[in-house]
Amino acid sequence: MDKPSSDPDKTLDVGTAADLERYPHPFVTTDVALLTVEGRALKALLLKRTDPPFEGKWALPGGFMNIDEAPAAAAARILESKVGLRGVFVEQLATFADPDRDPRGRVLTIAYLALVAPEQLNEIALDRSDRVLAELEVPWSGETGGPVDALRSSEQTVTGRERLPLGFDHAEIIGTAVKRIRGKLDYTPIGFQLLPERFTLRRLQDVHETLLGQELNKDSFRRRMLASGELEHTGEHERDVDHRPAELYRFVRRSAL
Amino acid sequence: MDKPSSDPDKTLDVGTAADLERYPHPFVTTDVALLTVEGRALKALLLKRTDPPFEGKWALPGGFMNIDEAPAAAAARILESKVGLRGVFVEQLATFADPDRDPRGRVLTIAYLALVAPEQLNEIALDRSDRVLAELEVPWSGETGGPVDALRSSEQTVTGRERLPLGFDHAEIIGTAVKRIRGKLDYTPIGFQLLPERFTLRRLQDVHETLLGQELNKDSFRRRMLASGELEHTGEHERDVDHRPAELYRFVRRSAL
DNA sequence: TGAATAGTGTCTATAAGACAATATCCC
DNA sequence: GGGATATTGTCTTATAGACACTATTCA
Repeated sequence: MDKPSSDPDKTLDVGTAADLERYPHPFVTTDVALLTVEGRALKALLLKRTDPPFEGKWALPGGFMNIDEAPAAAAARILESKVGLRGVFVEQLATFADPDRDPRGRVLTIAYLALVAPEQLNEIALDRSDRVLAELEVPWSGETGGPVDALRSSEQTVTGRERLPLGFDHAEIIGTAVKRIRGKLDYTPIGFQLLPERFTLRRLQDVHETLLGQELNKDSFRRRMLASGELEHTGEHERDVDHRPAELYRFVRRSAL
Repeated sequence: MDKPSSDPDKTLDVGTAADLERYPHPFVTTDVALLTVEGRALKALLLKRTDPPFEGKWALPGGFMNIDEAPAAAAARILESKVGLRGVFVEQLATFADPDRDPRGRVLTIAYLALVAPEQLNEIALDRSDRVLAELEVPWSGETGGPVDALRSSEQTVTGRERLPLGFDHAEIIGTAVKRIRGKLDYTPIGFQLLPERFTLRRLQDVHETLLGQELNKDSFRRRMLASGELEHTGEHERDVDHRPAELYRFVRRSAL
């Protein structure tokens, strides 16, 4: 018998590495949905594909996972080699493994969610033609879920903006990332991953509102944040604003849940 | 060049199926954390392994994903062939891919969370020596996370119960499942997946309390559930209880979030 | 001084917790 | 009737939303 039986009840009867090799098995990549919030826009970093498949389309930074590499390490490696970022927040999002998602064959991807403050992103080159910080258009509210659209950010927001075609199932992956971050926002101080070390309450609220896609009550947002024990006064204030400067806060680790 | 370069920047330069085959790639399995709540105990279905690796230890129902099969379909297939269950709630949990998690080689698993009412589980044979509905002991509170212990359920809960040794990283997978379901419980009517079609409010609260590992205020739980619009009166009441019988309710799909 | 936003204080509305009173079953 | 739990109603407390008022900066 050259090939193993496909009897479902037998699929675990594999005790040795030699047994394993008889099974055809998928290829595994890692894709990173790197999100940021800039002004009032939710954005994702996209790279232009220079090779098949989906040549010329836009895609998340990604690549094949090495055979001796943990997937989180692969995500960090890809983020550093393709984007030039390290030390940012990264967590596993979901695995996308539709049999037809890659025309080359069976390639599944372990998708990761990464968050970064726009200030940190400005340190990497964004003026290259093969790299774009795309604005996301989320066509659903709350945590409904579904694919999102990527638009080229532009100064003249009046006219219709260019829609960037996405390769693979990356529109769905980014949509899952948005859904995930919306869900975490309710019970986790995840917003500070999108901010510099010191920030104003107004900016924190902007981040929350942009991520959630809805306005929040200013008074209760302030009270809730200050009462959470997650924020720490710095005593410093913002500068060069044409109004009363707001105090800068810093996130602190909570002692207990 | 027989093997492809492992230069990270080159890992996406694979345009054809032939290119792909040059890369060593992991094997992919699916494991299903099938949870239920019985009485005041959170339980998971475990199977005794009859072959290496981890022969004799206990593990989640799982198996290799077929090359042309979506992972959710693999999870459903495994649930039916190994446990005899179909039509239960199943959702993707996370992918566990530590390079050393399987002594046979690089085998990653796409783990799924499945929920079922204990009544439905009673229809399958649980008196087999290679199958057990293990009680879970969660050594952390809230959504801290971490591995959990599996104990053999027994009538005499007074004495120390037998701890079931788990193979692979399945203690961690089950822990992730518990963490996930605790998180969902706050904003999703997930509890009804662990109940028969009709149930009393007391039983619903028991499910919530068992999953969360903490007691809940009865009054506000009732009010919250009834105000959520997720419950529907049936007009019927429970029978054969030695106290005033409670009304039976039914879950309804919410019209909007 | 005026525009703009920060920050404080207070009132009201809503939700959560506590608890008393009554209802309904089995024994 | 007694025991047990369901169900309803009311009171108290905590939190969220609304809004008025003061504070501080720059132009």
